[in-house]
Amino acid sequence: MSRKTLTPAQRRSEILRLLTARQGASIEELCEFLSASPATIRRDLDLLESEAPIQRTHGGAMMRTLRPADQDFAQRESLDIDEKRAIAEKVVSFIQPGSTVFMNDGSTIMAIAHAIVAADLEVFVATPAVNVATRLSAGSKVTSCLLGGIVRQSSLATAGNFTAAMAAQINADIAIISPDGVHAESGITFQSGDDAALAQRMSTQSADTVIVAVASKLQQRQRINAMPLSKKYSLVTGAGEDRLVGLREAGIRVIRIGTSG
Amino acid sequence: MSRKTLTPAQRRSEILRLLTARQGASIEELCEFLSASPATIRRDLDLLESEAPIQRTHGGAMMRTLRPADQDFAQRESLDIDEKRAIAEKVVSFIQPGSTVFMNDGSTIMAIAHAIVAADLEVFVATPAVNVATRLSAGSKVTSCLLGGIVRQSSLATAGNFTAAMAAQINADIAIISPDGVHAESGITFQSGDDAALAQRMSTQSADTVIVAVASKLQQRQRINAMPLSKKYSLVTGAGEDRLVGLREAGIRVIRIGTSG
DNA sequence: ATCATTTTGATCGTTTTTGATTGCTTTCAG
DNA sequence: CTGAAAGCAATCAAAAACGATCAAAATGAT
Repeated sequence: MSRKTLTPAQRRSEILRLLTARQGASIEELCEFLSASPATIRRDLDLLESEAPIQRTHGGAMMRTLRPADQDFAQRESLDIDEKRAIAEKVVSFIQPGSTVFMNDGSTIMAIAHAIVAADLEVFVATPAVNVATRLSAGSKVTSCLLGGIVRQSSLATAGNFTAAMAAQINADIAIISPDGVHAESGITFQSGDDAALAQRMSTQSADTVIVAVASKLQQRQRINAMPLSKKYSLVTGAGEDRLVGLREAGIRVIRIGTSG
Repeated sequence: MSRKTLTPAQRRSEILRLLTARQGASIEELCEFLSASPATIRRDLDLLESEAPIQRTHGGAMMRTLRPADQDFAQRESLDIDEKRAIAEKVVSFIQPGSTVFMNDGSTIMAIAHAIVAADLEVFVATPAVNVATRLSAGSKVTSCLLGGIVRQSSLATAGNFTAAMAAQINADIAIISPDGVHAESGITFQSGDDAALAQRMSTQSADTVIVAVASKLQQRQRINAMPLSKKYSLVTGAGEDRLVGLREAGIRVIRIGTSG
């Protein structure tokens, strides 16, 4: 693909495409992908910043968030970004084209949304996360179904009875769930009862359930238990073995992925 | 394939075909493919630029594709901005604190969302518009309820059976509806059947119904009829009397607001 | 075949683009 | 708080692309 030498305009267009697909990228990544020098990429980004909705950052650039309200949200997104991306790529490989997918919300789920768009998968996705749903519906083959309900400003997702009731009407092939904590004794846990109930419902109405969690979520026990650790679930994480003690034994199938590029 | 010599016209046509197929190409590539010299290709591109949707760039040419999504959306938001603001302020004065409000989607509705936040109203708002729901939930007293459903990327709103079913569960004090067209004979009309059905539902499940429309929507008849013009509805618009002919007579209560400060 | 016209490819001076170099600033770990 | 490391802007020379010009080649009409 990136064999030939592109014209400057094509390169800039490609940068824009990459930034949109992944919400952001480092200069290093762009250099490698477009086989250009950092100086050139920097010049391109400077130029694009003035005529496209992107924002230069240290070491790269990201899509300009429409509203300043999303500021700290974007910050959270960049935490453990490499691990989340690695998890996302793995999870996407589990998704069959044409299937129906449940996803809850969170920055790891958002990373999966980006990966789905990048992979150009044709799927039906139901989610309570506003940002995930809009991301998926923007110029992709995904049919994105937003579960209705009360919008919580903290997470940009819906919650409550409406959300659960609507989820109850949908049957899926796979549920992808990012919990707040994974604990050897308590299993999959959440901070909010609504989130826990929704996760439970999504899981029972899907043929398969995949739990995704960055290392820092493991061995954490939050307020509400949603599901026990069971052989029916797969846990995809980038954590090292030291953070996994007791989890396998408690019954869950663990899929570790390497975070180093 | 590798014809000996093409006529100039054939060559230009071929260039256009290549550019369309690949979205853009470098002069070097075109030279090789069409076995012509750079000078010739350049002349061709110069000529084509004036009579085809292509754009010359350094080193080649690209298809001239107007950015589809974000540009025209942002553009629409700033269209008739003064009238929309004036309408919004008027409409907000109708909303009782503590009441339940239905709103559909559109840039006029978005203006109303801004006004509600500015007025610091404490209300419950149900809407299919993602941007409206998130705007309302961000740091305000509003409880914002997003109607679930399939996300349409064009309007950033949900639509379909899920949306209607969820709206059917909610009873409101006031429905604020921005239609695609208001016509003396056909009444309130929409481009999409889903939108029309939702508007209908919102209206019947509310004690009051307010139609908002900028001047350019008046006297327009779109594909689908939603509701007739009735005394039960109020139309808030900034249009002059010339655009209102026949509407009052058809039965709707018209509230004109001045657009000048 | 001859002449006028168009098209083409080459040349050359100018402009744009590019990647390396050089100090300066930001970031982050200790 | 300090120092190393990474990122950055500025500068510069080489390379690539450009536009203009012109003569050769192709085309078409007489």
